This record gives sequence, structure tokens and C-alpha cells, in this order.
Amino acid sequence: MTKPTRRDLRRGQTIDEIVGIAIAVMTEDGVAALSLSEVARRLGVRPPSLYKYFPSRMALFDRLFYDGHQQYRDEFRAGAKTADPGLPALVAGLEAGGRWAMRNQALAQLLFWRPVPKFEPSIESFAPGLAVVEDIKQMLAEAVDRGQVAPAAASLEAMSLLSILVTGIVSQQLANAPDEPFEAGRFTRLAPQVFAMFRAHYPPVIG
Amino acid sequence: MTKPTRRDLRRGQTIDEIVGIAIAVMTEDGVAALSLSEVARRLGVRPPSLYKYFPSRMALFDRLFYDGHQQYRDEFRAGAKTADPGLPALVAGLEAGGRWAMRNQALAQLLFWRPVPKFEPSIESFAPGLAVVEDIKQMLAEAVDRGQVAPAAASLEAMSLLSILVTGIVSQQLANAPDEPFEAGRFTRLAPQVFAMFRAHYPPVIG
DNA sequence: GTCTATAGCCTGATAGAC
DNA sequence: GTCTATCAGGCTATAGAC
Repeated sequence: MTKPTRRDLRRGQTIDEIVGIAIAVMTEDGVAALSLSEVARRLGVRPPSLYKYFPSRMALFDRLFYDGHQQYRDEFRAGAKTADPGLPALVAGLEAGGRWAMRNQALAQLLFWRPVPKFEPSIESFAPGLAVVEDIKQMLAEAVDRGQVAPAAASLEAMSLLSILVTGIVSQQLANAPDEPFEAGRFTRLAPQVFAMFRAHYPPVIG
Repeated sequence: MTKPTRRDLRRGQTIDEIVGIAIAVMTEDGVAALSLSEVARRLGVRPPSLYKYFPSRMALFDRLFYDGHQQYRDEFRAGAKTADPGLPALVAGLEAGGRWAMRNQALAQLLFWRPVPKFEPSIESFAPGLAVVEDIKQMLAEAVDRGQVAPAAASLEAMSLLSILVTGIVSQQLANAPDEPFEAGRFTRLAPQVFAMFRAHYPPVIG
């Protein structure tokens, strides 16, 4: 709640720079191959200097995990706002999230796969991810209220099915044709059909 | 075509041992963190000795990729044989493949994700994977012939949709609850519903 | 907040003796 | 097919001077 000093601002900028470089390194060498020394080299400092900003390599992973989930959450929410409440908003949010994943492949791998077995994200870093889960839960409930889908769609199972569909689209695109943009991707392009499958699986009761 | 000598056999055993250790290391430290020195340490030899069996770290990845795809192909085909031709066989094969993935998580990541950006599998290593693709193409055609699904299911799009569904199930299970077995997994358990979605998307024409 | 220096490791890969 | 020795470099992390 205290006003940040000039030094705090400078420090924040440096941290952001470290995060940006770390993302670049992960993109080039693989998420699990992130090295502090390589980050220091590109930042133009000696490795020990990084320890003023992050106490360990895992702490940097945790920050990346946190930032990634925050970005994903923001993109999801921004996308959701562009469509009608309920199922359209949910689909729009998930598509926006998919687009973010294709633009931020290294972070997406860190968030949605498990490329670094010994990295366990902290509960704080997980929070923005849980917020999205809560959003989706409420949007499914809203979709049911509006008669867009069957009541069974407001369930843990439906959420799991949705996550399977979205993860499948993005995983296949990332693994097989990472350079194709979301709109033209041979897998991401099928998003409408995939979401149609979901709606057909939970058809609303007419009447 | 020549009969393998005793030395060839011994050599093959050593190679198999190296491959097994490499899989263990990838499982513990991440696929991208595979190191030849760690393999040598566990094998009880010095690192240079490994170069008699693999000319480079990437060559070892390539062998792992090849072995993995062979295993996956065999599991897929064995599973497919347990069910009626056409769609049932295809679903049974894909489920068997999913079970294999949960039992061989490191190999599955190497095959179906892209954890080592600088590793490019050779065409030979890709061959068993392409064989499965051919199998699936034929099984979808057979399913259409038998009236199990709509003619549109014999298409590249249907194959992509299927791959999205299967990859989604396995990816979510691997990333979120890798220790749950296929039958009890919170995501893999939903395989029947997911395949039902696929069938409903390509309903056969009655008549 | 930066640095040097250092500890204590590790890496992939090659040359050449045995 | 194993080894030692070596190259040429890498790594995370800490202590302590400036």
C-alpha cells in the first residue's frame, strides 16, 4: 500500500526484463533448459547479480508461471466480454486463450504441460489459474440458466471435457505446426467444430 | 540379413539398457534435461563409452523417438484387434494407445509434445508413427463402409479431430494427475464420453 | 546492486592408450 | 569397447568487496 520509490520502479523494470529474456530462452532451448547463466548473459550482467531479483531458478519458474496465468486469465476475460453471456462468452474466452497460447508458446507449455517435473508451482502462482476455473464454472451455470445447454453442462465433468477439448486443440497445434497462427492452424482452425461437439453433447431441453 | 554374432547381441542388450536408463532420467528430470553423463553414471561406465553406441545426444533422442513410436504402434494395433472392425477397433486402438502413454509418460511427451525444440526426428524414426496414421485412415474408411459413421468421417478433418480428442485426454491427465492410472484418471476416465462426441459428430445415414 | 572469486559441480564431445 | 585425459565450456549458488 506504500507508494513505490524510484528504486522500486527500476527494480520492477529489471525483473520484467529478466522475465522477458527467460521466455525467449525457453522458446529457443525448451522450457526445461532455462538457465540463469544464459539469462544473465543476455541481460549483460554476471550470474550472481540475478540472485538479487530471484532467490533461485525455481523462483524464476514460479514468477513465469504466475505471470503466464495472469496473462491467460486477462485474455480469457477480454475475449469473453466480446460475446453474449453464457456459452458464447465462454467459447469466445477459450478461443482468446487459445490465441494467447499460440503467441506465448513457452509460457503455455509451462502452464498446461509438465515439462519440469521438479518444479512445483506455489499456491499464489496458481491463484489466477483457479480464477479462470471459477469463471468457467459460473459461465456454464449461466449457460444452463439461459437454456443454451442441458443442465448437465454445469458439472465438473463438463468442465473436464471442455478442458480436454481446448488442451487438445492447442497441444496438437503447438506440437505439430507451432508456426501456424491460430486462425490458419490445421488444428486450431477446427475449434468451431470442436465446440459444436460440446454443445451437441449437452443439448438444451426445448420447451 | 546376416545372422547376428554374439557381439551384436551383447551390443543390442547394452543399447537397450542405455535406452531404459535414458527413459528413467527423462521421467525424473524432464525430457529436455536428458544428459548422457547421467546415463553413463547409472550404467556404470564413463561418458565417452556411450559414444560407441550413440554418436550424439540427439541420436539417442532419435532412438527413443523411434522406439516410442514402435511401441505405440504395437499397442494401438493390439488394442484394435480386440474389437469389431471399423469404429470399435479404432476406439479400442486409441484407448490402448492412451494406456500406453500413461505407462510411458516420458516417451509420450517426446512423441506427442515438443519439449526439445532443437531435436528434429529423422524420417526413419517417424515411420512407425506414420504407419499408425495410415491405420487410422483405413479404419475410418472401413467404419464408413460399414455404416458406422457418416462418409465425412473418412477425411483429414475427422482424423485431426480424433487426434485433438485423444491428445487432449492424455495431455490433461499427464499434466494434472500423472499418477492416476488410465482407468481411474479424472480425464482418461472420460474417454467414452469423448468418443461418443466424435460418433455423434458423424452420425451414420440410416436407410 | 553490481562485481570478483569461488565452491562444487556438471556438460557434450574427441584423441588415443590399452 | 573400455578407459584416462582433455577440451572447452557450462551450471546453480554463495561470500564478500565495492
